[in-house]
Amino acid sequence: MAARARKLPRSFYNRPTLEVAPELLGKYLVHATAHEPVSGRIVEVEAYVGQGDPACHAARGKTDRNAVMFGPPGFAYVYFIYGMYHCFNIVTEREGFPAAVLIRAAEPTDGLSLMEYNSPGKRHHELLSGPGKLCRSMGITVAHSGLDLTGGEIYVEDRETSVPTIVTGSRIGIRSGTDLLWRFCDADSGSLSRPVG
DNA sequence: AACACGATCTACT
DNA sequence: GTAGATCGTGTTG
Repeated sequence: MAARARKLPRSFYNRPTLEVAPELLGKYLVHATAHEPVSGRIVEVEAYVGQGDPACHAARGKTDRNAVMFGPPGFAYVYFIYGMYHCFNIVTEREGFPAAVLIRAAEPTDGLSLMEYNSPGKRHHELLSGPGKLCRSMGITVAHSGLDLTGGEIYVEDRETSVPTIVTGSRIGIRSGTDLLWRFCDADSGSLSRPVG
């Protein structure tokens, strides 16, 4: 990785989720796997903010599944969905306030061969263009839930590239809270999970 | 113990 | 555009 790359510290995540989410666009999600590092430039995220947000997994209180969202910021919240997919989130805000940013899409940067192995037949721009595909290609599972993202296995890097043009929209795949424009996308990316509506 | 459903994706019409 | 895959979790009985 480049010398100017900087791993995001816990203080980055210990802020309001609606500030953290758009700032994650253009940063690089890295998974240092046992084989080779895989990474992608984040181009689409969604914010899930506390018990007042009806679409947040923590809206109805703490359970075994969502407990990590109630913990300190800068940890991974990964859940299993639809019987076959995983979704990767980063916990934000102070301990006790349940919030997270769902990483929905990224552009592949490092470890292309491993990601192609994990997702056979996918075009490059489709390897990470959705939360389920992103986890599958990058090798992220519920085994990583609770992982400290200031450590060396999974983390986010600022490589000081140009700041993306950001567009917002309604969050995908939810039934309530659709009035909130808490989906943030890089307007110029060809790797979004869906066009911005 | 049984059930309904989900922050998705693919294949097929 | 829409149906089907597939199973852990939370809720209900």
